[in-house]
Amino acid sequence: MQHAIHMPVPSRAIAPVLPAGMKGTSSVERAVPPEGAGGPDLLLMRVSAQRRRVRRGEYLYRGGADFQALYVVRAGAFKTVLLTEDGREQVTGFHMAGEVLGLDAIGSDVYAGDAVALEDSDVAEIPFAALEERAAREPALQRELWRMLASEIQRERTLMVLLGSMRAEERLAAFLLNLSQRMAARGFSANRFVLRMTREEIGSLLGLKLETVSRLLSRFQTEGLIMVRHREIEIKAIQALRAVIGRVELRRERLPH
Amino acid sequence: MQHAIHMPVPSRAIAPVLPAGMKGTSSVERAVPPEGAGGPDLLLMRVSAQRRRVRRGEYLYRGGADFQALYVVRAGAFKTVLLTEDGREQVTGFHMAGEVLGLDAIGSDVYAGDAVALEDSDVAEIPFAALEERAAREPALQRELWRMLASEIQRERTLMVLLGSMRAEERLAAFLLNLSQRMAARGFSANRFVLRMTREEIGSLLGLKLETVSRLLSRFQTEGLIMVRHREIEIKAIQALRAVIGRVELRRERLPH
DNA sequence: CGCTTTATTGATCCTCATCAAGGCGGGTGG
DNA sequence: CCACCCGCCTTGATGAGGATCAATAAAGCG
Repeated sequence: MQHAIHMPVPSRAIAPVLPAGMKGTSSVERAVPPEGAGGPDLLLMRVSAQRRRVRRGEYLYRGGADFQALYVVRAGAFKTVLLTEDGREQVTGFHMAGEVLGLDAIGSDVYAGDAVALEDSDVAEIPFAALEERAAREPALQRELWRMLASEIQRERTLMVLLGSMRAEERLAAFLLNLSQRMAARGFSANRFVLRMTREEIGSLLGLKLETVSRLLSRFQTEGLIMVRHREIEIKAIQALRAVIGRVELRRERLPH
Repeated sequence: MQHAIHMPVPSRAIAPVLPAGMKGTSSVERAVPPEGAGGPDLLLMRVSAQRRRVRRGEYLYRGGADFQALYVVRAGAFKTVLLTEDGREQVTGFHMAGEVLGLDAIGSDVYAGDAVALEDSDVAEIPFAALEERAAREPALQRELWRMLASEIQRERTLMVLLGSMRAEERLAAFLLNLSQRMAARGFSANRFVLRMTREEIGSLLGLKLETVSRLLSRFQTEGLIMVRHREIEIKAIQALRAVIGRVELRRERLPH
């Protein structure tokens, strides 16, 4: 195969559009991941990347639009949303500073869904044509791209199992732990962080209603697992939180028996 | 990117293993898709393919095993199962005659989960190394491979939305309609077919318990949507079955108060 | 044929959705 | 600057949709 994703045909630009009922705010003063924090950005950034600002509520890209670029979130946060024919919509992920967006176009020539900024954000736009060209000459970049693709698919599968086999409290615990782990991977605190999304958006990701999310957060707090005030979360007892779930990670290797 | 999936390193063969409590049977007399029926097999088959028989309950491949080959189901049926750390297991799909197996290794060098024969089956094994080599010279094959990959990802996403936003009756209706459509695409009847899997396996795919699946099938029958006798299904009112999906949203506008 | 697996159906329980009523906070306009 | 408004969150009450438990029936398999 020549390319892992698709040969992008440069055509129309994707204009950010404000969805009805949402207004952008002004200041962008989000924390930026510390230097040297892990992540794919280092390799990716070596390809010419253009900076782009997306304000709260604006689309970074829309489902069905030509796949032209990957994006590294430099500051802020996004959600990706899948749209169905019958008007159903489902959040498929949240993407924080340091993470990559656009991989949902894998295997297609268009983005699978919308990417919407949860707050005023800042991304590096990496034209895929250039990336692909460069990757052809640099095995390390090639491998990195491939690794990212794999983990995106892995992420979706984990979500599938979560939705298919976990109870509400397990889902939320898994969500919090996942967020914590990702924050840590980006150099932020694993124990204290701010939710960038609403309860409803969390619910959409987890297949729950917003009231259920709210109630469970309250319950986790009274049980001493977390502290929650509005969108600020502090994890107080990570082991207990883990114990809420019967682990969710997908098994990579199997025991011979 | 050089290959869309991974450079397979020919190493250990994947031995079929009988899971505890299941025993293989003998006869293979499944229907074979009629000549000329749609499907990727035609292109794929041009690569040297070896025939392999897998008996009911046996593994075609196991999760974590080296990705070495794709498989086209020639006769019979399979389920693919994802396994988690804590022993949770979830069916991720059913695969009938004419369909391709092994694509779950996308983005990785190992299969994501187990592929288990639901009945005595027959597959064409297509070593990926050879396939990849040939695809490099044949753009048509290249495109076909890519298309298959894309639809596999699409399939998983659809399942995600189903699990995240549909109610039990909608899930089952969607499942039956999907099966019907796939049977038709393979040249079988869209209205009458045989379920190759248990109620429990259907439930696992849909995030439901087996009793719920059974009850809903019974209800669909009394409502005249289908006829069901054991594993034989006849769809009696496909439009009504389609209408089951999304019934909830309509209900919303019903009661002004 | 006997045994095991699978399916149906009923009764009951419980999780989570739904409906409803404030409360908090941030942003905005007077 | 204050009052108001609107989006977001919390919390309660209620009930429905599925899960669970249980008993039986029917098939499939050896």
